[in-house]
Amino acid sequence: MSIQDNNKTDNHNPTEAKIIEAAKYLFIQKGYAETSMSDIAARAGINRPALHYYFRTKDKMFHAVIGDIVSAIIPKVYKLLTKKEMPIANRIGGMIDAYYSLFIQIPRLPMFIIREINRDADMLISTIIQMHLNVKAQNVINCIQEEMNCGKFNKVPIRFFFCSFYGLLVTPLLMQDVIRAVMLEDGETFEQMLQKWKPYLLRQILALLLPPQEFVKALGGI
Amino acid sequence: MSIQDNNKTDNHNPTEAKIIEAAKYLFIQKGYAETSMSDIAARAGINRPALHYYFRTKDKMFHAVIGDIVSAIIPKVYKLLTKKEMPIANRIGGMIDAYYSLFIQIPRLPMFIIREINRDADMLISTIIQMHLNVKAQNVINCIQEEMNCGKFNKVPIRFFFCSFYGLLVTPLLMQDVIRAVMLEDGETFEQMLQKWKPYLLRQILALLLPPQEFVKALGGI
DNA sequence: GTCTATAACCTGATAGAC
DNA sequence: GTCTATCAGGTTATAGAC
Repeated sequence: MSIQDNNKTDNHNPTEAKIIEAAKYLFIQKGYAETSMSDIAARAGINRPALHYYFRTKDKMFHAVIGDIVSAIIPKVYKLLTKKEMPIANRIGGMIDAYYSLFIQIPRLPMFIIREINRDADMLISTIIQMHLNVKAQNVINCIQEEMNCGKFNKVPIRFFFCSFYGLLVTPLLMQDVIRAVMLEDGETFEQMLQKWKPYLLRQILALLLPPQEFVKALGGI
Repeated sequence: MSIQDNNKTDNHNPTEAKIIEAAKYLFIQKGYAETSMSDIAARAGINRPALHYYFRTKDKMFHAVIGDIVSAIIPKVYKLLTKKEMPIANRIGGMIDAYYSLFIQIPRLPMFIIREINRDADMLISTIIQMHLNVKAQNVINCIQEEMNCGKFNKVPIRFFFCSFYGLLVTPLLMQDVIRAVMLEDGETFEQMLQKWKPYLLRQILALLLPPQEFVKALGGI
């Protein structure tokens, strides 16, 4: 697990770190509702009252965890998309790779985000605003919009770019249990299937962003 | 709600029908874990023990509900995709419309399916098999594969077609709370946004399925 | 068939000893 | 700081009266 240790929680205390780690794992795996404080305590190797000493309520604990998780995601895109000297197919390809490496470590992360958005979208949005991640997100948006204004991209509303990119990126992970059960070839692993998916994903994003002639040209490079 | 009344549950008893309806609504809205038997009883206008008379356990009740829901979905595609005289763009467009009309009635249906697949994929898969929906699904698959064999479509593995189609179709609904909060234009409704999304969705599916030249030709018709 | 009453359990949370 | 003991509240489920 250990999504990345760029977190701002006081890891000075080893018990606290153990708790956060256990909570992070269980919340992602089973969601807020189906994770009990007892589960977390058991996994962290302590007992319930000790949990409540560190994080007074279940809700406060969840907030401590969600910050860590969200902050691990947006920076991944940020660096890659803003490298303007690279051809677009390579840049988007790089973004996919960055997300893939995260998702292979934590396959249920997309599911977690979607589930908790559904449970309490305002909470997640306000967390993102508090962490000033919306500033970075705005930079990403500007970067794409610039390419649209100079005519290299179709003028696609940015929200539809997000729907496309994230939809195509995370759908195999949202359906992973079904895919693992009935859609893998003999001996194929889920990770191998994800790698085969990548060119199709890229193809469709380019079909959205590029004018027809440019799209056909770019197909050679995939 | 009333997803469609092609269900096989004994609706002879009006109380039982009321219960199913209430349970269907709440399970879809909040999911299995966060829906209590008391909630269902309250919404159906009876009390808890009466619930347990009709459906001995919460689990049995959920199974009764899931059958109704799943059976409302696959037939929608089935009829449309097999009309071979229609041009492909129109057929897929029709499928999108069919799903849209379902999702506008029940916007949290995709979320529900994804959430419960994650909770217990085997249960959902075995339900589908029990209902013989896999036979209809196989027909849909054959229909697509036929067009690939005769060279009208690219030879895209069928699982990737599903990832594309359902990913692009349901992502706006999975993100609906975020979209409603920060991605709508002034005065725009979520339904209007969905309609604007449709041509982009279609464009990307065609980019996947059609050879480059055919794709460029088809773009005129969108 | 539908209700009242109640069992048995698990949840999050707190008080207080060490 | 971390434990034991305990609380109040909500959960599914059942037994038995009507």
